[in-house]
Amino acid sequence: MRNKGAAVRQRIVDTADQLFYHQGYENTSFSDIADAMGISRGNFYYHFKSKDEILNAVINARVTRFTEMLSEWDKKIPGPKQRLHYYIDMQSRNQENIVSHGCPVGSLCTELAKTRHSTLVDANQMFTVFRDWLITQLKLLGLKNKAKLISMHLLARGQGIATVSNAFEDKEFLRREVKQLKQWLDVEILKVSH
Amino acid sequence: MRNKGAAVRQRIVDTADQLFYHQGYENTSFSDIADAMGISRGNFYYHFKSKDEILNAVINARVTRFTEMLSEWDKKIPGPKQRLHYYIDMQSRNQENIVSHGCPVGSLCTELAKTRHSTLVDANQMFTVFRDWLITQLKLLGLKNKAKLISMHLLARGQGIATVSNAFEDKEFLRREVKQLKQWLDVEILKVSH
DNA sequence: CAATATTTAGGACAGACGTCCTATATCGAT
DNA sequence: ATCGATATAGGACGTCTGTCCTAAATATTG
Repeated sequence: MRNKGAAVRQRIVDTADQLFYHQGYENTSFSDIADAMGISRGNFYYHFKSKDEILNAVINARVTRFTEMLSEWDKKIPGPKQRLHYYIDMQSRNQENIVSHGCPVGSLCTELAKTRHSTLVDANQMFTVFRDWLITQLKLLGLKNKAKLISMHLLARGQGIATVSNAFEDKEFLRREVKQLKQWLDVEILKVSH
Repeated sequence: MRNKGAAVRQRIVDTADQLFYHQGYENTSFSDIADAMGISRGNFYYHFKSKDEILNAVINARVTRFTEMLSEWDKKIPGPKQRLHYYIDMQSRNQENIVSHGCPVGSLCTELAKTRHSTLVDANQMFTVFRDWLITQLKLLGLKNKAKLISMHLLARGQGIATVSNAFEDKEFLRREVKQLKQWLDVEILKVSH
């Protein structure tokens, strides 16, 4: 019966993941998760000892998911420049969600910085996954010294786009900024070949 | 006795303002505010009918404060370019707070987008105050058509810097990005004079 | 000083929360 | 079919929340 338990555990994490994104961590109760799943509230503590443990599981699940996603990109997208463009375009592809709920990574870190400062270190690993992958792509393009700086810059630009387009519920702003950011990156890439 | 009541009301708003910034809105209770002020919890409802009303008062207080601050800048700083630099440098001046608690405007909007979607429209007026002021400064520099786009871009860049430097608790990143943003703006300004 | 209006303190209230407990149900293996 | 292990349901618990009420204190006015 181990399979059943693991499957339910996974469903809890998936449901919590989505609810944390849509409503925030503190504002999501066990009842919310239980109702969304159709299981009993009290039964949670068979799978998780505390709400903190669910948060940790959600963060780990996201880190795993992002890592696998980037690994897929490495396979299906031929060059580092195209991969970086595909990364920046992620915001366009998810524009509906971002305009409605912000960036799942950034908004969670922002919340935890206020309410659960001790778990912020775990949460920003979600950022680190993307940053390390960006550094790899940038180094492949010959941006040896600037790779780290540019990777952090790209994270920040993405966060700015998400926060403002979310606050103003402005999809057009998001698309405009995504386009501009890709152009900026192309210029940075061009600089290195001279 | 009207004065006494208004003074206490102001103290409530000021205390709530700071606590909402440090802990978030939902995570700040009446008890938190009361304890910080040394007044009775039940007494709040003489000054405010609900917690939502306090939130509204805090947002309005911030809008007023920002408006007055920008008006001061107009007086004491000679040219629009220097004013824009001073705006961008605001993040450096407040780096301790931003690294610890994020941007007061952006983090509140991010929270309300998840929990109080109806009040987001009020909250993003805090952004609008800065945006309109930025447009004015940019137009003074002759950036007629691009003024609105650049103002939004500056807001987003600021939000990105705040979110990432907060998530990583990284003051150096903040300073680096602030410097870079000022350089970018100078280039944009230069473009127009040719 | 007396009378009135304003302000405060403190607790009551119902509901929601995270946590925990226990009886029951469901499964795999014998 | 029986048994031990695994999983579930449902409710009890203490605490905290926003809200509301009322008696007391304080200030203002006549």
